[in-house]
Amino acid sequence: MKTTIEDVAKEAQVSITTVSRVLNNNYPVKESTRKKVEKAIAKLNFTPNSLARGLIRKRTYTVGVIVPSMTNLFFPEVVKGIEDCMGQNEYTLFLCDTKSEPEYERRHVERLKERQVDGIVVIGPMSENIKSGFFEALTKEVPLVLVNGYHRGVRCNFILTDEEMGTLEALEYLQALGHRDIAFLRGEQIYSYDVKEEIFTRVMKQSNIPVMQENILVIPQGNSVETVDMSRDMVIRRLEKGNPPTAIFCCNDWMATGAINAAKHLGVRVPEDFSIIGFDNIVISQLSEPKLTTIDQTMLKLGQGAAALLLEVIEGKKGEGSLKKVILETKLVKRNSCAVASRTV
Amino acid sequence: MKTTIEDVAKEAQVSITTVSRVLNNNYPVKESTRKKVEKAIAKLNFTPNSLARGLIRKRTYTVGVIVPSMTNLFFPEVVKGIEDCMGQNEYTLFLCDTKSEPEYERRHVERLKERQVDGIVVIGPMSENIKSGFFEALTKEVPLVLVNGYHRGVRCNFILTDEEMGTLEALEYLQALGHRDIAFLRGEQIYSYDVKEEIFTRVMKQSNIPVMQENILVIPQGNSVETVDMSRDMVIRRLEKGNPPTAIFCCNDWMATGAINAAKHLGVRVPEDFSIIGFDNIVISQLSEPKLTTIDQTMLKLGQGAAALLLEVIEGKKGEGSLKKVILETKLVKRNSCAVASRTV
DNA sequence: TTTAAAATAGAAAACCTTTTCTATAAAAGG
DNA sequence: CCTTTTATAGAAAAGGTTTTCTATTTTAAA
Repeated sequence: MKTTIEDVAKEAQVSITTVSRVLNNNYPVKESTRKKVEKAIAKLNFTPNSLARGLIRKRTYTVGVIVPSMTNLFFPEVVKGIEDCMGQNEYTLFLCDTKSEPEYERRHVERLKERQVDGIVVIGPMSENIKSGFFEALTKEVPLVLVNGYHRGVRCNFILTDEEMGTLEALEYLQALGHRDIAFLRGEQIYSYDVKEEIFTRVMKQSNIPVMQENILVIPQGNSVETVDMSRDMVIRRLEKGNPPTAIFCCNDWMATGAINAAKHLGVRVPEDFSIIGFDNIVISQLSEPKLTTIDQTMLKLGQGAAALLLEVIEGKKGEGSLKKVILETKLVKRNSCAVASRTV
Repeated sequence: MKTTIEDVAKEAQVSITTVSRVLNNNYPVKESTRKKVEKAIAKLNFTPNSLARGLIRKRTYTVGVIVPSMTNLFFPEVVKGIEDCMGQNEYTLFLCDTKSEPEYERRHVERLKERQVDGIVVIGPMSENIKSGFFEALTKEVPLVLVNGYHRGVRCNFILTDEEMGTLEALEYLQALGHRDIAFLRGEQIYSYDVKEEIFTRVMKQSNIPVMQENILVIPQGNSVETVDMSRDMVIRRLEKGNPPTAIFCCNDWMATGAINAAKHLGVRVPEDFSIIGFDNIVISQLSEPKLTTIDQTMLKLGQGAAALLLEVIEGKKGEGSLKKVILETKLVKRNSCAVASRTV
C-alpha cells in the first residue's frame, strides 16, 4: 500500500493539514514541527498523489501535445522546444501521435480533456478539423495553441512561421544569384505548400518570367524516405527534359536532399551547374555534400514560443476575449548548395 | 464550471451511481434509463474526470516514457513504437526528456511517481543511475522497463537489441568481403560502444589480425551534426595517414554518414575503394549516396516490445518475482556502401 | 495582571468518481 | 395469494489531497 499524507501525519504526530502545509509551503509552520514532518516524509519516502491534488486544485500541471508523426524529425524538434519551456515550469507533457488522421486527432483531444490537462498544443493540426470548426469550439473549453495551423481567419490562438516571407526570401536570393529558370518542388495537398506555390507564381509573374507548367513538380504524399526518393526521381526526369532549370526551390529539406541525390546521379554539379534551396533547416540539411542552403524555421523556437503562448493563455484566463497570434521570422541559412546561375536564358 | 457526473444525474433524473454504470458499462441498467442517461450525457457534453477515476481505481492508464533526447532521431522512433502499442490499449504517454542528465532522469521519475503512472519505460537509461542501484530500487515500486540499458546482472525488466551479435554480423560480413584492415569508429564513454569495441578486438584477435591502435577512432561526445562532422574529420585524418584501412565499422549511422562525407571529400570512392558499415538503420542511412549498409535495430520493434513488456508487468502484478528480459535480433541491411576489399595486405 | 492580537495547529468540507451494500419492484415458484 | 428470486436503482463510503474555518497557544499591549 502506498504511503499517504495521513501516514506521514501519524508518524510526525501532527494533523494532515500541517503536513500539507509543509509540503506546499503556503502557510506558516513552526520550525520544530516542520522538521518533524520533514523527517517523517523522508523516513516514509512519501510522494504526494497529484491526482488528488489536481482534483481539488483544478490544475494538473499537465499539457497535451498532439503531433502528426514522431518520425518526421521536424516534429520532435518542436516537441523538444515545448518540453524545454514547460519542463521549467513544472509541467509534464502528454504526447499524442495522430498518424496524420483527423479522426485520431479528435480522439486524442477527447482523452486529454478527460485527463484535465491545463492546456493543449496541436502541432500541424489537420485542416479538416480546422475547417469544421472543431478547434474554434475547443478554444472555448480549454487553453489551446495551434502550431503552424495555416488558415486565415481562424479564431484560435496560434503561432506559425512566416512561410510566405521565407519563400520570398529564398526566391529573391536565387534571383539575386541570376537565376531565372527556377523549378518549384512540392508535395500534394498540404496547405503550406499551397501558400508557397502562390508566392512562387507571384514572384515569377512580377519578374515577367512565364512560369512553365513543367517547372512545377509535385510528388505524392509519403514518409521521409519516400519523399527523398520520389523527389530524386522527379528531379531527374525534369533535368533530362528540355530547358532544364538552373535552380530549384524545394518545399522542405527532404525534397532538397532528393534533389541533391538526383544531381549526383546525373553528374550535375551542385551548386556550380544547379542550385538547390531547401526549407525548414532540419538536421539532415547539414549532412549532405554539399550542405544545404535552406530557410530556417527554428523548430525549437516554434516549440518554445508555443509553450510560452500556452502559458499565457493558461494564466490569463481573464483576458478570455483576446486571441493571441505569433508569427516567427524565418532566416536564410547560406550553406553550399546555391551559386550564381551557370547560364542566363 | 465543468459539468460533472452529478449534473448528468440531475438532468437524467437518476442517481450518479446509475450514470457511472452506463459510463463504465459494468452493471446491468434498464434500456430505457440507459437511453435517458446517454441523452443527458450528449446534451451536457459531459467528459468524465479521469483524475477522480484514477484516484479511486488506483489505475490511471498513463505511462511515463523517459528519453535522453528528442532530437536524436533514434529515440522518437522508439517512442513511436511505444505509443503505437500503448495507444491501442487506451494508455496515454507522459514524455520526459532528460537531456542526458542523470539528475534530470531521477527527477522525472519522481514526477511520474507523483502522477501515479501505471508504469515507466526508460530509454537509454543513464548508466550512473543503473550502477547506483536507483533503477533496481525503483523496480520494487512501480512497473518498469529499461530499453537498451546495457548492464550485466542488473535486476530490472529490460529489452535490448543484441548489439554484440549485430557487431559480429557486421564484422563477419566485412571479412567475408575480404577486408582485413578494418577501422573502428566510436564515441566516448557510452557503454554500448564499449561492448562493440570488445567484440571488435575479439574478432580481430580470432582472425589473427593485430589490431592497430590507430585504427581505433574515438570522437568526443556531441549532438548529431557534431558527430557527423567530427567523424568526417577523424576519418579524413586516418585515411591520410599510412596504411589506410579498406573498411570501417561505425558504431552508429551518424558516424557512418561522416565517414561517407570524408571519403567524398578525399575523392575516395565508396564502396569501390573504401567500405563503410553503420549501425542502427535510422532514416538518414537511406539518404546518402550511396545508401548505407548498416545493422538494423528496428527501433519501432524495440518500442513495441518495451510496451508489450510493460503491459505484462502491469497486468501480472502477481508474478512479482520474475524479471523479464527480451533480446531483439539485429539484421544486416545490405545497401550500397560495402564491396569486396580493394586490396589485401 | 488582564486583554487584545498574532502565531500556530487541527477538524471538516470539498473535489469527482467508483464500488459496496442496501432497498425496492418485478418476476417466478409454491 | 404469499414467499422467494431476480432485476434494477440508490445511498453512502472511499480514494488522497487542499482549503476554509475554528480553536488553541503564545506574545504583545495596556
